[in-house]
Amino acid sequence: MVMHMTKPSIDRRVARTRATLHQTLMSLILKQGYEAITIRDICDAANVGRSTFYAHYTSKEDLMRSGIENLRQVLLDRQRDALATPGDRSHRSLGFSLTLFEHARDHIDLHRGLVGGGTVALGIIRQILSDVVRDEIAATGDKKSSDAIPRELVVQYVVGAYMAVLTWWLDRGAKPPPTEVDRMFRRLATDGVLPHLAEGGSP
Amino acid sequence: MVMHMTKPSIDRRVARTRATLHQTLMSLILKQGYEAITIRDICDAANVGRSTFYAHYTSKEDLMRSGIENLRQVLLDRQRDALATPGDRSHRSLGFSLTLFEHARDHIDLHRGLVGGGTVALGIIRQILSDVVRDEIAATGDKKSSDAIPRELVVQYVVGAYMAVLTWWLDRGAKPPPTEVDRMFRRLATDGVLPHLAEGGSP
DNA sequence: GCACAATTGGACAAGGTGTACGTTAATGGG
DNA sequence: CCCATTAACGTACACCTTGTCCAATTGTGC
Repeated sequence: MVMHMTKPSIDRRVARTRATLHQTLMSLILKQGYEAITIRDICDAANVGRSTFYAHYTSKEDLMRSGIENLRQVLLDRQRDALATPGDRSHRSLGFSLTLFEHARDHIDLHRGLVGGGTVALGIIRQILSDVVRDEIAATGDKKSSDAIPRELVVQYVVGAYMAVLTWWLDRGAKPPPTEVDRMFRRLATDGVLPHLAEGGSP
Repeated sequence: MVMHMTKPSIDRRVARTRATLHQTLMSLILKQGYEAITIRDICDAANVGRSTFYAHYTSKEDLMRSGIENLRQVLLDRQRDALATPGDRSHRSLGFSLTLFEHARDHIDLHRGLVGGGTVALGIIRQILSDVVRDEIAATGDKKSSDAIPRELVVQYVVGAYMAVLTWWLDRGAKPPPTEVDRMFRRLATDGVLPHLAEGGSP
């Protein structure tokens, strides 16, 4: 109801400060790694008073968290749009995959910073992805786990595998186009890994 | 059985100190989480002088690293034994899975500490697991990736998925027996996740 | 233009880090 | 059993980061 809460004409200074801090954090992560960064480093590199930092965030983790929360909205919106569109992508299982790869391609530096963003970032991203996948599973089919595999285990399995593929892709400069790496991930997830391990097929 | 190579009469004091530090680190991880631990905390809890700590390790990460390297040997030995035995486990794809689940069951606190051991521990474990899986893939079959999926991507996919399942299992107290969670992981990996998403099978 | 909010820079205490060194105590070879 | 060796101790030190406070300055929005 009260839409005026988040944006009742935000002071340009705070917007500028926060944006600068986010950008600086990401670039510093790429330069020296997340753990090695101090709040001093961020403020120095961003030309922002240290007092100002504490006026906006309580810690390095808080800054990182805030940056990721922005991302969450973007992803949820994109997924909502994709689900609303009766196109080919909506009713495809693992539909989140291509959407995410495309978003990563459009913001490579951001995503590279995120996957290198230490325990905090990876934990939050895992959380966000888990929510997305859980929703998608619930929407795609209401069949309960056929045998005895808990649904949450399937979610964690998919998320873990996906984040590994995403990291692999980003670490190699995101060379293959999103459509291709998406196809590879989907194949591994749906057909299983056996065809890519041994010729034998099913023993 | 007494490997005289690596231990040409190690002073009992250093053995005791190092073991105590490792144990203390693990217990502290379970209590307050890896990131929140200071070297002071470790020394106080272990009743070890802070100077002594620096006589053995250079940092918290160094201590963690050293503990994991011990684990690497244990795992490699176990895998070597498993491969040498012509039993049912050796020529099964993803054969590392059950071995690891069993080892985790036998050292639950250790493994819980490791998966909660921050970026350092997770990175090293991922490295170790990648090596194991890579070797296993190379040994299981020498078929090159059928279509266009790089072998290293398959490795990362499997490792990411496995670590997610292992974490899920440990976080729930490792209730299901290793054989069962191993069966679930193998099913997801070989049959794919589709049977557990929707009834439709292949669209 | 003016009131107000944001930013700044400095100062401060508290606490962690690494290193150095003299002292104490345990170890293991002779 | 004794003693040289070596580890462990603890204290002290300089350095850095953190988080908080405040007065002064600068930029915004109305």
